[in-house]
Amino acid sequence: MTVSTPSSSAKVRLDTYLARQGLKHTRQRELILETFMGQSGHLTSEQLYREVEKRSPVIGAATVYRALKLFVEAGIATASQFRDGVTVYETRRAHHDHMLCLRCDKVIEFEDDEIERRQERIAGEHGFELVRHRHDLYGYCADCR
Amino acid sequence: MTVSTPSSSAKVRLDTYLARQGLKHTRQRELILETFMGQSGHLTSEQLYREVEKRSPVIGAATVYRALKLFVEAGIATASQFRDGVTVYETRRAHHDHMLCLRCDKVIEFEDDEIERRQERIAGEHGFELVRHRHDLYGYCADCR
DNA sequence: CTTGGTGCAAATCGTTTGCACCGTC
DNA sequence: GACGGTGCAAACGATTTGCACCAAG
Repeated sequence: MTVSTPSSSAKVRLDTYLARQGLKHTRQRELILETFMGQSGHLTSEQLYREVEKRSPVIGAATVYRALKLFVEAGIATASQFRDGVTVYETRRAHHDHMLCLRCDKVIEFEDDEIERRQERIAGEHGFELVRHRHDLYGYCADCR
Repeated sequence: MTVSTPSSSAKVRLDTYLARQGLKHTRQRELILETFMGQSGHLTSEQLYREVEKRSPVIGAATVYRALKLFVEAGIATASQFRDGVTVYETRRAHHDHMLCLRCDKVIEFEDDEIERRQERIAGEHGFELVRHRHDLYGYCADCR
């Protein structure tokens, strides 16, 4: 899915996706997207809902949940589940992986080209077409160990 | 936590852990552990519950959930959340990572020493003490692409 | 004016918890 | 005996869904 047009902004990308799929552009989706892009870093569905609520109290939680799923389909966001049943979303702009402190829940981001490359290679060796991945390291951060 | 005694079997390891923590050895825990070790590969809490139920219908789901958490603490099992709110457990014997097919949900295991090594190094560079990790590749398997 | 979107509340679903009773240590 | 474990059912919390109404194409 999702043909990536590197230079297109999230908004354009969403519009394109909506148009292609015969879906509709709505105020809610635009507002939710704006709010989402505004919040840097990782974001829980519910955190985003609270932010959106501030700007427009009429928007319901279900709409935010639905929008977030849509963003993932449109390739604007990625979803991952860190802890028990909480889905964390983040913008797809720069890919990075995470180190999570088991004690203070701090999140440190990292990226490593060599790992990325090896992933591709391993996938290829198994005839697997790699779409996305998650790579989380759990342990204790410098402050907590 | 959990001092690893490589040669000890899961049962011994559990007993040791229970003894150290002043917890009790019960029939249920033993049966659940046996069933768990019997099932190779990945296992949902609920799948395990169903298996256990076959052998001993009186055991409740809560007991299985509680046992599984205990196994993780004891270092016998590892937990990860693949899809929405479903926790998947697996025996800790051999570490490996996963490729998950987005279409047929197939799980292919892989391991790569170089990636393991780089992880350690990256963690170290950030003063992070690595305890465990998860590395999942999502995409389409050879049969589904 | 047709079809998808929204808001609300009710429904799900996996998992957790409170409690009375039972089994280890 | 004392204290942890178990089973059951009720409680939970994040997410989903049914439905009547609204709005974009």
